[in-house]
Amino acid sequence: MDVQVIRGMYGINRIKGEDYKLKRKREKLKLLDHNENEKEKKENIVVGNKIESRGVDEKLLKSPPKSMLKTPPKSMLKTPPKSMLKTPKSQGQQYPGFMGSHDVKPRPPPHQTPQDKDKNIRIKLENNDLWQKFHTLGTEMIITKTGRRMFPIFKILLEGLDPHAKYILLVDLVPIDDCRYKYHNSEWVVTGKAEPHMPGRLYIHPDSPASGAHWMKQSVSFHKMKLTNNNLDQNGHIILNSMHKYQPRFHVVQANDIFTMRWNSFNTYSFEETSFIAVTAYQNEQITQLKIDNNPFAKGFRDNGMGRRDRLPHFGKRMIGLESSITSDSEEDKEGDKKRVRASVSASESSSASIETKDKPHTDTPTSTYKELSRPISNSLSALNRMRNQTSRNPLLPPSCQYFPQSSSSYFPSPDVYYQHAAPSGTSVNYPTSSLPACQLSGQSSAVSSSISGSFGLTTSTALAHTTLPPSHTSLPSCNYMQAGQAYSAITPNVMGMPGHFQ
Amino acid sequence: MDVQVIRGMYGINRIKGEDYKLKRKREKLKLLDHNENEKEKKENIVVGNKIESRGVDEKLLKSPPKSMLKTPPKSMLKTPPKSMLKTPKSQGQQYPGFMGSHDVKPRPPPHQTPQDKDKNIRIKLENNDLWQKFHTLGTEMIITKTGRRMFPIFKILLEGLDPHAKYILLVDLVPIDDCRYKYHNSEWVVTGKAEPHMPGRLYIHPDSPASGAHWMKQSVSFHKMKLTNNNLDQNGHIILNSMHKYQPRFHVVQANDIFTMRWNSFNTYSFEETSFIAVTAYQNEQITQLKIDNNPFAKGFRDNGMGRRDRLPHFGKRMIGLESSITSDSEEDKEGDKKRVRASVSASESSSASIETKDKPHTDTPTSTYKELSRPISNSLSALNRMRNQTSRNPLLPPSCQYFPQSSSSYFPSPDVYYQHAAPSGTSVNYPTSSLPACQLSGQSSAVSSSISGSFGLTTSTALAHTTLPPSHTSLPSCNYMQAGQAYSAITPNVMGMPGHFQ
DNA sequence: CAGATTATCACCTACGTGAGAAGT
DNA sequence: ATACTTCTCACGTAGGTGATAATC
Repeated sequence: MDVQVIRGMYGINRIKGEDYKLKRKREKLKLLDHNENEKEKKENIVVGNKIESRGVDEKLLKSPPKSMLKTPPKSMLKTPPKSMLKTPKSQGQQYPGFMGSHDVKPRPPPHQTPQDKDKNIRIKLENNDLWQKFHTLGTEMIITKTGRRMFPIFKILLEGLDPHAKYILLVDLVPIDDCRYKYHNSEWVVTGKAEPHMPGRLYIHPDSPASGAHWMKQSVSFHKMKLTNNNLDQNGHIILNSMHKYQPRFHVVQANDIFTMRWNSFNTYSFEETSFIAVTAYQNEQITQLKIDNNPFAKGFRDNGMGRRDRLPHFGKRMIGLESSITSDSEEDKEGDKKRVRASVSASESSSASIETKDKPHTDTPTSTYKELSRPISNSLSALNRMRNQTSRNPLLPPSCQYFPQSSSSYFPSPDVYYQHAAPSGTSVNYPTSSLPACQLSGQSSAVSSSISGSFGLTTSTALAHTTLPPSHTSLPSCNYMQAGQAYSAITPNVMGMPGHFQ
Repeated sequence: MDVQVIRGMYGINRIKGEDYKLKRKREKLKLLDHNENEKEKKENIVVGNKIESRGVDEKLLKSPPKSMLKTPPKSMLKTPPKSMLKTPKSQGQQYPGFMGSHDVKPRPPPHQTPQDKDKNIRIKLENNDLWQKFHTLGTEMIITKTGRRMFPIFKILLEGLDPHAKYILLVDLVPIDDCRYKYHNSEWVVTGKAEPHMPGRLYIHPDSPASGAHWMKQSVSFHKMKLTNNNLDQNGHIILNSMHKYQPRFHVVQANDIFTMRWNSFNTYSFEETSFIAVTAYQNEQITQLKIDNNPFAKGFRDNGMGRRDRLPHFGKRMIGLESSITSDSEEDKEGDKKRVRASVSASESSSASIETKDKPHTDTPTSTYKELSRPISNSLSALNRMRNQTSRNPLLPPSCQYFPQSSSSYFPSPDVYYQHAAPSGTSVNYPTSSLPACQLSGQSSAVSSSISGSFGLTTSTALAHTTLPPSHTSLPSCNYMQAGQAYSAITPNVMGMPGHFQ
């Protein structure tokens, strides 16, 4: 029946503009009041290798995938947020006592294993409520040849670092399974075995290395990271395959610079709600709408309430000559169409600042603009092995890929450490590095130098506050602490960022 | 007679818009063909403590000040550039063999003194031809409460660094004399003694510390530095007094980080043509026009040839209620006024890249856009004493200030080192630090950490090429090598950039 | 044909710039 | 009235965003 209504999204070329727009508009009305429920926040806190998930309904996290994706979008979007919240909390700050408070006593992590690299580190996904919204629908991330940023932005709150020690913070993306997907009849289905994963580049936060005090001062934002589908990318962006699922991982390494960084001292974490499918065009319209509603750069696509006529139609200029007049003549259409809103746009929010790079907005939903600079570090590194992930990790995407268990041995040649909070680093966990492509460092564009933040030896006011936490539930991790063990091998410079490669 | 035509510039409030515009337009026609003479470049190269000035007419540098500022602008602008050029050179690159060439043998600097901190360092002001144009007219720099960038941009080419050592690069601004000026009858005249100079902040290049290879890879741009007249500035901008003259100084310090930076190992240079008067509004219209013609951000004020009507008049919204309708109604004025030029704007130039911060254009005249990131470093440092400058240093601004010699003792408590290429660092050069305000570190906005560029140990292709140079002329220095001696005292952190000071 | 990718566009954010009006 | 200083604005640059049409 409605199987034919929108066959994937590629009906675009046939189901033309207006129909599609109306459809999205209808759905948007439903989405809107959902988006208003912004203030109730879940909190997922990690202490050492422990995972603390607060306010998330356990059942929801474990079971919903298939059913949620199959149910018509509208019916399901109205309920989950409220019901998911066990602890309303209603604190002004997401994580009270986390940033800048002095008076909360440290509490020893409830579960320590000798393998922990740094058991005192506690992290939190800053904007996890927004991530959760996307995750519920099945997050998609656009990848382009020139590189596209992620949205929502990957932002981490850190605690428990040594304020005076220096750390390097990085993110990489690992395949979730070994399947290729397609979006069929409004759901993601497996279509085959995955393409080979390109050498997994690392995105090193531009401030790295910086002191623990620096990293804990405010959340650490990775908004400048870009994803590309260009296997030959020379800009240091992270290379992904379209229609494949990925999981961002966050690494904390205490090191004074890249060369002294020891791969076996990685503290690695991941958040389920940040998993996504890489796409070259959005498939799920609800995802599109969620992006439009929350990404400030996409404001131009929001219906601002009323009276505002839609944005001009435009015509790709690829038509080879005839009728190109439409493009060049369409200028007079824009009369007083500008500056309609202006005032009400970017005010009101000035709470959580984030460590990174002045420049661009990098705001998720309600996030303040703040000031900071960043530096380039596209550079050489290497030979990092990916770790194996268990199947069906993302509870909200169907674990329908059958390829992983059988065929993944060459990609995931080692015992699972995923969902395992501390892998015995000195024991049997072993990641042969020979057959794996070297991991390249991913930095922005053309920089050559690494960036090292001086620690200044300042005792900042951000004094390692620890709040008391509920006992951990290893069964419902939103954040996973992963131990790299010997997964990462020698450091070998690669050609990325060498002089002359970029201009 | 024409004394009254434009009394300074503050006739603006009386000699209203149109008259002023017409006047500027007339002058612009004269200025235009002057601006076309872009390709003939002078070269000022510094080797160790030696200054090499090529292609600059000696007389012109020594004498012109008063007379040039008094002559009507038009008559003088057409001649100087051509006549100043002794060595047309006409090389594609400003400094052949400087960037990225391997085959030029190092030549020992012709004059070495034991006091040299690093006699191998050679620097060059990249865009000195543009600076010279401004300097000829008497450069003005706008300062505002929120901070304003400099234009032209201070850009330095470096040579002779140890590729593997780390260096910190900084800029500060020192008062040229102890006078306050005003612009009267189209010339700058002294009106009194200078205001006290605020604690002289340092602008540390965001890439600092970085390897010598990094700094030599391309020119080092300080375009992000901002000037302010707000004595209470909390953003780390450099604080200046309006209507006072300043001289930028460039410092190279070999150090792994800010704390190991030794103040007595500064290699300090300055270029006469970069001196300027700080103003809150432009006084000399020729300066205004030169800025408009060369600063890409001011393109909106250029006459693009023909047919284009002037930009809309606008009305400051400070009027307290009545008639504010003009502002909000003026939207329909803008019809098809957009995207007139579009294509011809930013193409064509892709020669000299510059080390700094992707983000914004930071192009002077013909400079390529390039890619690089930067990082924030507003931070603490301090207790740096300014060095004394000789009077009447800027040959193109009248040395009419009488205050300097008598009253400057507290500001310039030490023997001159300016115009002196190497001060005897271990000898009698002594800069008492007690009575002087601490020098604060100037960084962009809110950052807390210092930034350290890893050296990577890479031997880059920028292999310290030295070209053969004519013998130095200490009598006509465009660049001055300054030895700090013991001018810089202990490093004491200040409050700038401490957590909580900025949000 | 259907699926997937790409180039181009209008429209944003962010911010640098001098003009002009208003404040001091 | 004069000599500045400050605020707001139109108009640039640079670049992120999804829509769309064309292409692969």
